[in-house]
Amino acid sequence: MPADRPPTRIQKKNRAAILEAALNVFSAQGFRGATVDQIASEAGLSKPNLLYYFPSKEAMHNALLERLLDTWLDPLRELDAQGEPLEELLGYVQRKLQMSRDYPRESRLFANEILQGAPRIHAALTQELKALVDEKVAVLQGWMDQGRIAPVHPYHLIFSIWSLTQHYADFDVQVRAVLGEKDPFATAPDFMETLYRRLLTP
Amino acid sequence: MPADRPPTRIQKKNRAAILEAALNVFSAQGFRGATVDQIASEAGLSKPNLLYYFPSKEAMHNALLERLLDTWLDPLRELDAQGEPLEELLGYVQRKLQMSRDYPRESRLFANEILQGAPRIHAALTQELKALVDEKVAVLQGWMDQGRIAPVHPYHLIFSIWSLTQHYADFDVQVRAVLGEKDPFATAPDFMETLYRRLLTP
DNA sequence: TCCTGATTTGACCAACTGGTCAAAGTCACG
DNA sequence: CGTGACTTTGACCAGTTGGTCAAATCAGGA
Repeated sequence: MPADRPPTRIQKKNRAAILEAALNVFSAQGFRGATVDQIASEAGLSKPNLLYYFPSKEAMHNALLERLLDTWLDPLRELDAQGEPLEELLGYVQRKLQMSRDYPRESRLFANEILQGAPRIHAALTQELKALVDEKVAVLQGWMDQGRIAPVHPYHLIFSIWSLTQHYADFDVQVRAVLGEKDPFATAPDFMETLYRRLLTP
Repeated sequence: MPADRPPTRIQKKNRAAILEAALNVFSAQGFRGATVDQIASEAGLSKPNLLYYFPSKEAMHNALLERLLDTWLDPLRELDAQGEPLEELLGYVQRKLQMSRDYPRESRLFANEILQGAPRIHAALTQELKALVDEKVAVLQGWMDQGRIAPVHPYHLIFSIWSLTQHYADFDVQVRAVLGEKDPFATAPDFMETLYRRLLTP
């Protein structure tokens, strides 16, 4: 484990390579299913070398989760209380859908963690996540009270956006099995737009 | 491994206990995360005793998945081409939501399997599942063509029902972290009804 | 070029895990 | 109540896995 002086060029490169490989393996196999050897070979390093950069398998996992949570909440943070309500919401939906398309591994890593009961990020869920959602729900409720979007249960509205969009990353295999050759992401944005427009237009 | 004559009283009891325990453990930890010892102690039996009834850990998992897929598709099978379109669809949504409430372990077992790329049930997805969905999509398309429900992409419509309803089982921890004390299932049915009524009313 | 700290690795270990097996115990029925 | 089939288990094994360590190698500034 290198000293705590500024990271060297090699440290930066290897740490990044390890996290990249770890993301591949953890998102595909889950925490217990992943082995340090797998991650090592995926990263092109030896196992002891990995453990020189991260003190344990769990440390790699934690590093990924930590980085993830922020990224994951960004699209919601961008929801602007000053904007046009319906457009803001539709924008949020599309941003979230894009994340499923562009970062499916991150989505699956997160899904794996939640499925197992979120042992490592439960605190973050009840604190940062809940706080952010509560804040944005207040905005939504305001819009509904003003009649600018149709009234619906605001928490379930947000859950619905999460589940619908993440479904295309997390259940990718199933979606593709049913759809055959067709690309889900070609038609999904349009469906989402229709759905939320009809649901929320006052 | 008992002979293939009709199962004895003890066999029935123990096999059921094992599958029940295995469902608990697999759904909470995933296949790789679960250990035979865990399942054994949960079932109140010794490990060699488990392996007397099932030849391997994988056999227990397979037995669960096999039983699951049928149950899982039942709500969709019940969708009746002769019924009143909107009511049929709303009924399907509510049945699926009830399954998430009443069988969260099964939902998580399924989610785990799909997340890992469905290694064990991929064939079933592209065959039975796809066939059933294709059939029901034809029914939906018919209703849309007749103007009896609003036109939307029928496959995405079905995906949306799956993801929305299963979300409450698979992401239970997250939902409860955000909602606090409140019971998600108290308000979810009403939200779903509103959503699909607005989406599908012509 | 030399030196010091950073990096890499082969060999190894202890714990865990899925699975085996022979022997012991139990059940049900003639 | 005896007997053959069914059930249970303690002891064990081999493969895997996370992690350690001392020794070897490398990078770059003086």
